[in-house]
Amino acid sequence: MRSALNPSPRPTARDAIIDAAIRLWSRNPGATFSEVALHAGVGRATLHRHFRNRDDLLTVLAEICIEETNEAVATAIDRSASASRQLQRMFEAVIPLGDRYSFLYRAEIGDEHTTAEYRRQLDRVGTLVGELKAEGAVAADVPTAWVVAQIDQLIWTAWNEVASGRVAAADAAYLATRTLLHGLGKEEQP
Amino acid sequence: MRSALNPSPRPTARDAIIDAAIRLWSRNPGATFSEVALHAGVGRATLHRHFRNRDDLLTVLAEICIEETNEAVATAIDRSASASRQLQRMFEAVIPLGDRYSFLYRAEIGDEHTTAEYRRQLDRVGTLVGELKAEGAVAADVPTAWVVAQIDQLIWTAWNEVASGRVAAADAAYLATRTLLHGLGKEEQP
DNA sequence: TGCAGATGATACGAGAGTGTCTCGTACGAT
DNA sequence: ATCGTACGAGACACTCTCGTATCATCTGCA
Repeated sequence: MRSALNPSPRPTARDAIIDAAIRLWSRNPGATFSEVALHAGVGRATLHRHFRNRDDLLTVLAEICIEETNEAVATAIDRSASASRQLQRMFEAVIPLGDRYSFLYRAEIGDEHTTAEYRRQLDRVGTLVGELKAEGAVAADVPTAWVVAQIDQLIWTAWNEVASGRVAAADAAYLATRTLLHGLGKEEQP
Repeated sequence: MRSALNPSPRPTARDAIIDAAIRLWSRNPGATFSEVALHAGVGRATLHRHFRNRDDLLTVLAEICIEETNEAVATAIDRSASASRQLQRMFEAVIPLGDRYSFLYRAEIGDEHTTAEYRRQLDRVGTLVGELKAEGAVAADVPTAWVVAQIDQLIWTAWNEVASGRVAAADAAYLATRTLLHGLGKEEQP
């Protein structure tokens, strides 16, 4: 369970808590602090030693999520590719993360820094949308806010459909891209 | 506050409660039973006289929502029109209801009858998707579940974008229909 | 006038969740 | 061996919410 060598300052309990919280809250967003401690194999007091509040823990999880998402996107994106290609790669990278972070979608994060970071993510998506428009992949007359909202929704919807088994995982990113760029109308030869 | 003539069996308190609950929970889904009573201008005891539980009240609201949605759709839909035209009219009818019932989207309704009714609504959407496919407005190779999920999401996303002022109310239904059927790619002459 | 039903105000107890504190223990470094 | 740190376990008080019970009041109606 534990790696012997760990360069980071505090290795064990904190990580176990974070892991348990993600697992547990993914299934039951209302789960108690005590339950989190239980699933982490940790005393409730210890949990409070690491995270003052439920909000505190939630905020840390949100930050981890944002960071992990940023990394996934950065790895997947190839700046030399077309914007629409980048879009699909972004979907491919991010949709699977829904499994871990779906509960954050409904959580209300009060922390300023976190919401600011989230806003920056959306801004970056907005930039991508701008490139899509410049490239002619997205019509210029559609409000950018609408496109961004669609991309955001598509990520969660795609993950949700995959998670419930109604859509194959391999198809999800393609369907999302297609839905956004071409809609679901009858395909003319692409 | 109270209208003198009221044909329905129980006119005043119950309606005030329902109204207050919708208003309040739309803004704050975690609002307390006491707060609902307060905003309804009603004693907390009275609230309990009309609705045993929070769940009880929530279930009633969900049923009202479903009923209201069904009515709106039934009024808007014109069976002689094309399926894609019906789709847009459905969007037009349902998106504004988001204002009142957005909180239900995140609520967990346990009641069997209500969830069954909700499922029937989704089934009806599924039927519409079938017609869209038959009509050639939607490609046959796209999973119906995916299309239904998209329609469901589009309703909430559209309402949300309108509510936050990022998209004009008049454009919402059009954008939703266009997004679903044609995507947001550059328009070929329609 | 007098009755019945609905209501408001209030109090009460139960239960859940939370935050804090203490105590004894295990482990590693010095 | 000793010290410091992190830990588990448990106790405790506090708050919040809920569901119920009680009682006085108000209203409409006979």
